[in-house]
Amino acid sequence: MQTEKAKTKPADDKREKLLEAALGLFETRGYDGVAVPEIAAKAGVAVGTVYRYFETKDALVNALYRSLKQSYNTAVLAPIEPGLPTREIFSLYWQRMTLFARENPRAIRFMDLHHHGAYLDDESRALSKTYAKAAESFVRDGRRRGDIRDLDPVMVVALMWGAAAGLTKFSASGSLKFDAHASDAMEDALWRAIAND
Amino acid sequence: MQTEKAKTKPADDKREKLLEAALGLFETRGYDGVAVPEIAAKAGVAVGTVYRYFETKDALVNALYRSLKQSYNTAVLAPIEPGLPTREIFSLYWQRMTLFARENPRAIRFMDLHHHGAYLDDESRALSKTYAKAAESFVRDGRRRGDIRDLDPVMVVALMWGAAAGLTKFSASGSLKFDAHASDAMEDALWRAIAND
DNA sequence: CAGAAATGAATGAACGTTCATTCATATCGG
DNA sequence: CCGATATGAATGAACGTTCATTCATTTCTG
Repeated sequence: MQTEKAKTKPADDKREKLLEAALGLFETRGYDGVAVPEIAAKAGVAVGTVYRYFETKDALVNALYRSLKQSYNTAVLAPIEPGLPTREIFSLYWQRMTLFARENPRAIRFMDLHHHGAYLDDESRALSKTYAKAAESFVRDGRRRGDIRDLDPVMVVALMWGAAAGLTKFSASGSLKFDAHASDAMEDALWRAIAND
Repeated sequence: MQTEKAKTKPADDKREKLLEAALGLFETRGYDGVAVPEIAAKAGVAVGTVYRYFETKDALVNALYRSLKQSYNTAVLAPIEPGLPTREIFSLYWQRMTLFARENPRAIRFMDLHHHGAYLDDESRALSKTYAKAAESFVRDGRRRGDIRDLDPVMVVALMWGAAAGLTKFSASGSLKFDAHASDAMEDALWRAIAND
């Protein structure tokens, strides 16, 4: 039904334009700080059109959250060649995280700001669980092999997400350049933080 | 005029009750997610009373932000005995941060959520600057002495605040116990992340 | 020209803010 | 001491505005 052919099918895809506009607004001001008519204006459509594509404002944020979290999960949790050493698996995960963060800083800020919103539905929340589970199993495996120190997996997730989100936010405020070099320097620091020896 | 004698002077200090109620509400739902009448209700006063103590809703958040950030700065940036080795200065700062975070988790979440709010005035923002300056000078000194690796001070701040805020948030969601042991484990990890050798 | 898509004025609920009114307490005159 | 008077903290109904949402109408499209 959706995205069947690429031939100017849905005119100019207002749904996509609405999600894009919503991201640009929600990312800095949050769900309650943005009015629906403003989203419509930024997307270049009338207010009523918003409700042709989304049942409610809640449905719109959830669709946006799901879309971004889905992309993020797909990018970061892509299959990893079996048998790789822990250090290289770590590097791969971190590279994927920061590549995504540098290409989609607004997505990172939006997710960081809305992770705990009461308007998120069960399906949106489920995507966060998927990510947490994957992260925890990486830490558990690394510990089993003796490569990672005796740390609570949740602490490692807190450290890594905090670092990536922090770099993204400080980069947005201009006090830091979040380039490949910064990413590598942080990878080095983070690995020292969690590695044995 | 205020706090002259301890004799039931300001009745039950409604200003304090309003700030306390506002913290409990803003901390999870953010500035735009909370209505003034709701704050009044939680504080046990009438709506109009809010405006006897604060000119606007904006003034209320700013007063709250200033009060919390002030407490935080005072606790963390207290004078440090001169001549202490970098490792011990680091430990002291981290201990102060996590002690404050564990005693005032709502303050941490509130600050983390409102740091970049457009409603914050210059005086509120100035308090963030004070903190950033202190953190940067610690990193610079440590680097000069050769104890800290060649890292952007902003990256160290991102790492440390991210870790403390992350622990606070995951602790609130029940997936982690933010006790003295967790704090010590994280201190160890963070020091490995930034230390030379 | 028929059906789908898009529009934006209209709607009622909820928002931040105001202010006429109340009333417990303080001050005073005798 | 006591009744009269003055005070200002506290109240909550009411105000204008803005919000999310609806829907009668117009504009596209095949």
